[in-house]
Amino acid sequence: MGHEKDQEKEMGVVMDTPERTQIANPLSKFEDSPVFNYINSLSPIKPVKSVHFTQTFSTLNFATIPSVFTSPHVSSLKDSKFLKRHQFSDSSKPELTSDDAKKAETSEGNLNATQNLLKQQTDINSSNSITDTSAAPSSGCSNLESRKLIYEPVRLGTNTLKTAGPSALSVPFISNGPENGSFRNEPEVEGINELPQSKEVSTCDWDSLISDGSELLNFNSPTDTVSYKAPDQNTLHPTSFNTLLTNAKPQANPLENDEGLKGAAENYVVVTSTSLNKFEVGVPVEDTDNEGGSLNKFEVGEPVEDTDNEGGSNLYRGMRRRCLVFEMNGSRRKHFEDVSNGSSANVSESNQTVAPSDNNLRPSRNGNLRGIGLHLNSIASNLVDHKHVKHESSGSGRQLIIAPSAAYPSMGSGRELMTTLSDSPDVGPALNVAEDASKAVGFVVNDELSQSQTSPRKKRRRAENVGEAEACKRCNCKKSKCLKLYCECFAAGVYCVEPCACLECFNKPIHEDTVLATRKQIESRNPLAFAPKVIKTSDPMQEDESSNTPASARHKRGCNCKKSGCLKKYCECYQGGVGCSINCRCEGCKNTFGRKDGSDMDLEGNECDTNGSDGSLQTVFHTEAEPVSATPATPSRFGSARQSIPLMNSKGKPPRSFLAIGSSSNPRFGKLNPFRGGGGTKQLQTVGENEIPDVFEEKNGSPISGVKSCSPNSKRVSPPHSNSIMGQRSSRKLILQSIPSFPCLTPNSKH
DNA sequence: GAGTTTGAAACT
DNA sequence: CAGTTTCAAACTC
Repeated sequence: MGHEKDQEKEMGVVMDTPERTQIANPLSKFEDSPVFNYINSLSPIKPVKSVHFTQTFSTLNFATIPSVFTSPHVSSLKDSKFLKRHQFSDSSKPELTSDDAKKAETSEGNLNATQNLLKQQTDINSSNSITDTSAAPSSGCSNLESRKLIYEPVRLGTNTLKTAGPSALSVPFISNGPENGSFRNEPEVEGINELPQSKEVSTCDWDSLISDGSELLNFNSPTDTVSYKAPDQNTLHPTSFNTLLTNAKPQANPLENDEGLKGAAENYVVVTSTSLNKFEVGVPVEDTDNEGGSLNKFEVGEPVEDTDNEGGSNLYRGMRRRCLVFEMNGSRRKHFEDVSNGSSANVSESNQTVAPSDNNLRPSRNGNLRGIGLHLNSIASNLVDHKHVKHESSGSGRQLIIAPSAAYPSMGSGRELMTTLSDSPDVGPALNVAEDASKAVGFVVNDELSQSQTSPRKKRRRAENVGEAEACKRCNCKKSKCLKLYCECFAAGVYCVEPCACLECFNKPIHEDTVLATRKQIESRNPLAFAPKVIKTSDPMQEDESSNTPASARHKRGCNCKKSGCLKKYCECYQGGVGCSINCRCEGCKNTFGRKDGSDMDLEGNECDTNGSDGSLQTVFHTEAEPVSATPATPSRFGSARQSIPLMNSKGKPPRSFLAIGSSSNPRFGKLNPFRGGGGTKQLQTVGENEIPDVFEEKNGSPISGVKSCSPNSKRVSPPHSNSIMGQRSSRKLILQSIPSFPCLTPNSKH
């Protein structure tokens, strides 16, 4: 028992959450229970485990946890997820010893999370009549998948254990059955069962589980679960699932309904497979704060309790999702790095990595969103630039997108998100509208930028190297005062920030009036001056020629390259990852994305992949581009089409532009952005009524449409799978839009 | 890191 | 609209 107390102490101290302590107690009870003893007898490691477990747990996770609670829960989860993912990929360590307890917690958390998720999803689905299953579910699916991967790693991470298999959760249970795994599982189950008895919280969870079990089941069965499961099934092993069920049953206390347990187990399984449910539900929020994201375990357990307690108001959930998403992004970065580095990364490592990143991202705590935003942007850019990363990013992207999408699909959802965001300290003030949200994103971006302390060029290069950094890129204007289109920041409709190396910069909130005036002036000359340069055509029309490639997208005005052969970033077409078009006046065009003459497509695998694989990206771009696209000089091809989005790829900066465009909402920027006020409308009008309306309509015609900006992230966001789902698209768009706007808000503005 | 190249943006 | 200049990014060394 002494060790139990120790655990509790650790839990309590680190976590500060009563919940954890409660959980700890149940664990101790488990230990006392005959089953526990039996297990101990079976397993070589016994009492020590519990202690050890708590330690790792507390140490890694707890540090972060407290912050998490304070801040929106969402973020933490995300981080953990990311970590988990990486870890998962790493999957180097399977340590069972500490895992057992964790597993138990996780299982509980999963159940609760699943319930919450189910509720949320159901709510979302119901609320979002428009997006319906397509949007929410799809998003959910993607999230689930990614999360799922993460989820397991998380547990492992917390425990320091790493399951090699993707289906880690299920695997451990099954494989370990007799040994540690089984041991853990049983104790967990028992503990869970007992918990309700002993503790209110636990009981609540179980009750909710039981009562919700139907919901969960329903949820699963319905569109969401089914669709999700399919992809995830690979990871999940039916066998493992069964084992879980079987384990759960015997273990389940008579007090609690076996069915409830089964349901929970099923749910749990499903969740793991889908991963979304849990993560989305609650864990994320708190975790966001967690720097380390090591909380995996906590996430699991906490979320459950939290979710139960909360009752899972949709709004709250929505917040969590968002937060998670954002954080996930951040974690993602690190994860990417970690992954690239090698699977060896331990949970602790992942945590560490995550934490720093978060910190960096957020100078001020407010910035949960910031961190996220940055991540997203960076991610998107990364994706574009780094194809190899795509999958992961896409996965994360999905997650990111998904959460928002789910919320956004309907206006109501979108608003909820907004509200949730507002709830978050960081976002709070900025958000009134979707635009605000977008602004918040901008902040994030700015923060990242600010983070980079090196000279702009260095930063750039870093960013390029990293991928994320690119998003952070800023201008280096010397003479333009950042009030001309030469300035990337200004052109993107965003204020310059610290990372910028510009001189005599007027592109600051302080000079808002000047900026706005200048923008107006420029717009008067060219209404599309601030519109995305690359327009994408989703329409079949163009697809004829370039269907396979980015060719679907074209530069609004076309390039005028003479010497670069349209093979370097000097060429805006190439930079934008699109083929040259009739509009181009280039000489000796060799654009790999598509030549002016129409031979476009020699697409390099990369680019093509980008575009093609990025279907999601495209969608995102559409959103962004749409506003612009309307005008696009693009030839007939584009006519109907929605614009393509300016690809982030080229520079990684593109996100800015998107942001700027979409970001108009930003108070600062809003003014800046022509888009925003009259200007904003102007662009919209100019851009093409067609596209914009379509987009909005797709979105359900939700007012959200107001937000336009696309985030580079969006690419990631859109999961490959999601492509099939149209509904998601709309939601994505919304999400993306919101993201871009944030940058504008960023106080980080340089100078 | 400095210098060069390049092409868009701005100007005439 | 065309030509020139200015500018800053992209690129090279």
